[in-house]
Amino acid sequence: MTYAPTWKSPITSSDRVLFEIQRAIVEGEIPAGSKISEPELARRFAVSRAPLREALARLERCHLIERTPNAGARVVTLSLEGLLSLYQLREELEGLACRLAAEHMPQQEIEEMQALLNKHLQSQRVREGESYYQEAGDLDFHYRIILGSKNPYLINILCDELYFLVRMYRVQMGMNGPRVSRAFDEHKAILQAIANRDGELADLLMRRHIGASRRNIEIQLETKRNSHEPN
Amino acid sequence: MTYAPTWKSPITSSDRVLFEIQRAIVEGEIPAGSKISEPELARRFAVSRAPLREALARLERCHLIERTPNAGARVVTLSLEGLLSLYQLREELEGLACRLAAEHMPQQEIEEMQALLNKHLQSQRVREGESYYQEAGDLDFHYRIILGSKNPYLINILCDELYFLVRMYRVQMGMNGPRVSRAFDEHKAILQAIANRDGELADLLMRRHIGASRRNIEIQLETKRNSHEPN
DNA sequence: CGAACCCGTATTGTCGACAATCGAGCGTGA
DNA sequence: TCACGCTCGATTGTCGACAATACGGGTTCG
Repeated sequence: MTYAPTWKSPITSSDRVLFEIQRAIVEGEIPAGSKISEPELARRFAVSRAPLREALARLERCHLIERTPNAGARVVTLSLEGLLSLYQLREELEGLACRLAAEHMPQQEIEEMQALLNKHLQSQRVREGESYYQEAGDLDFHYRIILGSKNPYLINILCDELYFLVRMYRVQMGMNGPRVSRAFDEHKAILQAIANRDGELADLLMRRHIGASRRNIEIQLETKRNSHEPN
Repeated sequence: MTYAPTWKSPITSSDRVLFEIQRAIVEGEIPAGSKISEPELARRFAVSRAPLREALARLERCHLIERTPNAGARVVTLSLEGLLSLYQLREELEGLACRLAAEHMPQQEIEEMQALLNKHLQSQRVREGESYYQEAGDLDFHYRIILGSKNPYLINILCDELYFLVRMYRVQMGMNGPRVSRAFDEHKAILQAIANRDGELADLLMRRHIGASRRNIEIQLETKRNSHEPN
C-alpha cells in the first residue's frame, strides 16, 4: 500500500487550479457561503470546465465546497457548530496519530521535529505574542506527527481532507486566542512523549492540547445559545 | 451546515456508473489490484469518459481505487496491513460515534434500532451460524449509530469514505470468523448504553467490539511475519 | 552482452459544443 | 390578492475529438 500523496506539486492544470482556489477560499477571497459559477471560474483561471470540475470534485473532498446535483456548488459556510464537530474529530484522530507516531516514527524524524521546535522557540522569544507565525508552526507540528503515524488512511483524512478546512476556520474566524503562548510547551511535552515511545502519554497530551481549544468553542457556543434563545 | 448526503439515489449518469463500479469492485468482479482502463469502462457502461472520470474521482475518495497523474488508476490491493490501519481508525471513530450518539440520538431512532436488533435476533435463532445475514445486520447497526452521532464530518468519513472499503475487505478476505455469534450480544450492550445516555460506556464497548477484530488481524499479521521473515 | 536511447502506440488530460435540467420572473386564474 | 403553472434564461451534465504525456519494443552504442 502506498501512503497518501499528501502533496503532489502541481503537475496537471487541474492541480494548479485546485491550489489556487483552495488558497482563495481559505483566505476568504472567495467568500464563505458564496455560490460557485463554473463558467466564471473557468474564465478566471483560463482553463476549460473539464479540469475545473475535477478541481471542484477535490474541493468537495476536503469540505471546502458543497455540491448538489444539477444545482451547482457553494463555498461552505462556517459556523461554531461545524468548528466544534471538526475539533471533536481532531481530538480523536490526532490522539490516535500520536499513539501511532510513538510506535512508528523514525528516530530521525523525531530529531528533525525537535530541531524545528527549538527554532520556533527562538523566533517566538524574539517577538512575543506574534500569533501568525505560531499558526504556521502549529499546523506544521501537527502535520508532521500525523505523517509519523504511518497510517495511510489517517494521514489522508487529516492532511488531505481536514487540513484546509482547519486553516480556513483559523483564518476567517481568527482562532488564535490566548492559547498561543501555551502551545509551545504543550508541543514540547507531546514530542518528548513520542521520543520516549510513550504512546499513551502522547495520546493523552494531544487530546488535552486540542481539547482545550474544543472547550473554548463549546463555551462560545454556550454563550451564543444563551444570548440568542431568550430573545 | 447540512449533513453528509450519505446516499443520493442515482440521479445523474455519473452516479449510476459510480454505484455499478462500486459494487463490481467490492464484490471482486473487477479484481483488486487490476488496472482500470477508462475507454474500456466507458464502453462497458455505455457512457462517455466525462461522467466516468467523475465516478473515478469519487471512487478514489472512498479508497477503492488509486490514481496517479498521467498514469491511470488501479483498484486498491488488499493487505493485512491496510486492514489493520482501517480497523485502528474505526476503533477511534466509531467509539467517538457512540459517545456522540448517546448524546444526540433521538429516542425514536434508538427504539427503531432496538426493534431491528430483536428482528435480527429472531432470524439468527432460526439459522445459527449463518454469517452473511449477520454481515448485513452488523454493517447496518454500525451505520445507524454513526448517523446518530449527528457529526457531519464523522458521518462523511465513516459512511461515505470508509464504508465500502470495509465491505470490500469483508467480502474478499472473508472477515466473518467465530466472532459472529458474539456480535449480537455486544451490539445489544452498546445500544443499551446509548439508550441509557451513557456515552462513556458505549464508547468503551464499541472500542472493545472493534478492537477484538483488530487484535485478530494483528495476530494474523504476527503469524504471517513469523512465517515469512525467517525464510 | 548490457544499457541507454529513440520512436510508435495507447492512454490520459483538455477543449469546445450540445443536451438536459433547474431557478426566476411573468402571466393567468381562482 | 395569492397561488399555481409556464416560459425563458442560465447553469450543469455529457459528448466526441484533439493534444500531451507515459509505457513498451526495437535499435544502437559502449
